[in-house]
Amino acid sequence: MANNFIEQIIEKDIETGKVSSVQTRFPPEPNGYLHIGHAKSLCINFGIADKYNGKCYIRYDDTNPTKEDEEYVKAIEQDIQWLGFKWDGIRFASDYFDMMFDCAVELINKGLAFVCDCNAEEIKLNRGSLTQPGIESPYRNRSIKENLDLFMRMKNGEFTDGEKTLRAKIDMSSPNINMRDPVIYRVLHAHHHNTKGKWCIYPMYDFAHPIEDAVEGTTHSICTLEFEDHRPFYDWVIANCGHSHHKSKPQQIEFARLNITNMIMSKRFLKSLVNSKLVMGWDDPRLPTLCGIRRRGYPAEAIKDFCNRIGVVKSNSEVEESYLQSCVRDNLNVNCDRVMGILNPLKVVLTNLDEPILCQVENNPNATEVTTRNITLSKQIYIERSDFELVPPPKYYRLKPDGYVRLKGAYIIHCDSYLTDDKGEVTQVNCSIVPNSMSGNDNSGVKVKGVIQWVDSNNCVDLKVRKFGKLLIEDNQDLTLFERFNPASMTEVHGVGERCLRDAQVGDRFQFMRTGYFVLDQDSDENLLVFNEIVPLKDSFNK
RNA sequence: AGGGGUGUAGCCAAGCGGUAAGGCAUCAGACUUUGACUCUGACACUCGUAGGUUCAAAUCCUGCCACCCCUGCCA
Repeated sequence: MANNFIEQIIEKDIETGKVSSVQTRFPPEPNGYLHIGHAKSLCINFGIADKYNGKCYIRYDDTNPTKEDEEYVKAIEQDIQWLGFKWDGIRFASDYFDMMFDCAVELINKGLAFVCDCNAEEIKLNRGSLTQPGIESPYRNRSIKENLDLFMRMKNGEFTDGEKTLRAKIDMSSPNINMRDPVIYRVLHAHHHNTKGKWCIYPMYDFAHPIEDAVEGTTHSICTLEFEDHRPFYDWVIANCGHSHHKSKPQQIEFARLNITNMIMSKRFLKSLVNSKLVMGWDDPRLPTLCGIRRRGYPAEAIKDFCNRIGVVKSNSEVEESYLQSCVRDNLNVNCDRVMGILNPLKVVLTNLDEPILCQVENNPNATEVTTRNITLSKQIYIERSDFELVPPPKYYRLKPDGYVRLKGAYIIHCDSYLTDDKGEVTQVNCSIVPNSMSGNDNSGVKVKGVIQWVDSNNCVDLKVRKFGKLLIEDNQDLTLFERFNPASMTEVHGVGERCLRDAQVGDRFQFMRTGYFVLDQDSDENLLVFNEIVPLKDSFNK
């Protein structure tokens, strides 16, 4: 059963025998890091290959050497691997440069391409406008022989960058500007990450892409909406050259790219943040890059779940961030062990507890197999500062003067007194344990509504916890994205956690009970564990 | 009269001539030793809009409106 309009097209193509097997490709330009928008494309392309027993290649669209780099090639593969997609092969557009050159020669020989001496400005001028047709290049009617000679000399490095181009000869009065004799090859004396110094002319995307698809056997070439206007030229290239190399007659299908509120996918913007050191790198947990999201602690499975749940359509939309977070929580809820962590500690002294005792708590009540661990409770513990209020709001179930609360997995305690500093800030709460109220063995007769987390001060580890807010400041809409960067988008607090956290590995995720989900960051060392907040728990009280 | 797309709830989205799925968010309530999770209920008499065709229209036709994309030797 088809899940979306692309799958409907594919199923029809299979049914009618238009294709016998399905092949897709994921075609990034290696000029930056992948972000969550790419995850959607990855899910569509690899998802289709998987569903219809077809193939999916990674293909780097590396036709512009001035922007591309090996660094990105490696990073892209890592990210795809992290998401768990298995590719059937890796290709580079640059692997086909020889063949593309032949295709261009073929077009010249058919009278369908010509070498143009116009510079960029002249081409732009003669292209016409949205409402006015363009003017034909004065070089449009050169002889095939002259074109062949000139193109060869372009290849041989006889011209400087921009001096000449090869253009398709189509229709300067087409209402579709992409058909107004588009440039298909340009002179570019640049080092290429793959072909090194071999070429000084490079094909344009619009010319290269359909050839790549056809020679690889791609049946369905899936891209984003802004390429809809390019489709006629895509079809033109496939119809007019390279037939002896074609393995398929691919069709281009466009879908709407992913937008998420408060997430900026713009490569230029991300690059500027990284280069300016305003963020920690491409993998900063605030960024929508896949490596950033990974460091933030979002599970790969949750990302894929999200992509599958938002659907694939042709209408532009913006998904609320809460949808993504909901997918992340769904995953973490069943997969994360619970642990107690205190982000803003308040000292509590249990006046009637002299010897430490052992408490047993569940690691994850929602796991398929529930396991437990032992933790100690001794005279001095920490609780969350917000779990004690001198003047509690209505329906406050937590600790208050002369009030009761249960320590998770341990005793009910009663607040007997508290100490404050000169500013009236509470510095210590003195409590007594209610006898016979131990968790699971309570015959004290005391009923409490509130249960709070706690950490034994004699058996804990120090934590540095990062929380993340909006990357951009909301007002000042007239400023550039870069200028709107919110320096408060990352905040740090120092807290304490259960000692077992000492055994965690970088990337391990936990639920800090009643607080949120957290992941151990690579910046941790023996003395200090650094955690990133993945997503907070929902809170129907403090909302 | 430039061309190409798209309009279904606060957000995403099914629907393909037979009388508006589902999810997120929100709001109630139940359960709860996480104010989490889970569960239950509420949430579009109407599909951008105005006409038309039809026994029957979100689905077909026509006009209008709104939004997005296109004038790189970027992808």
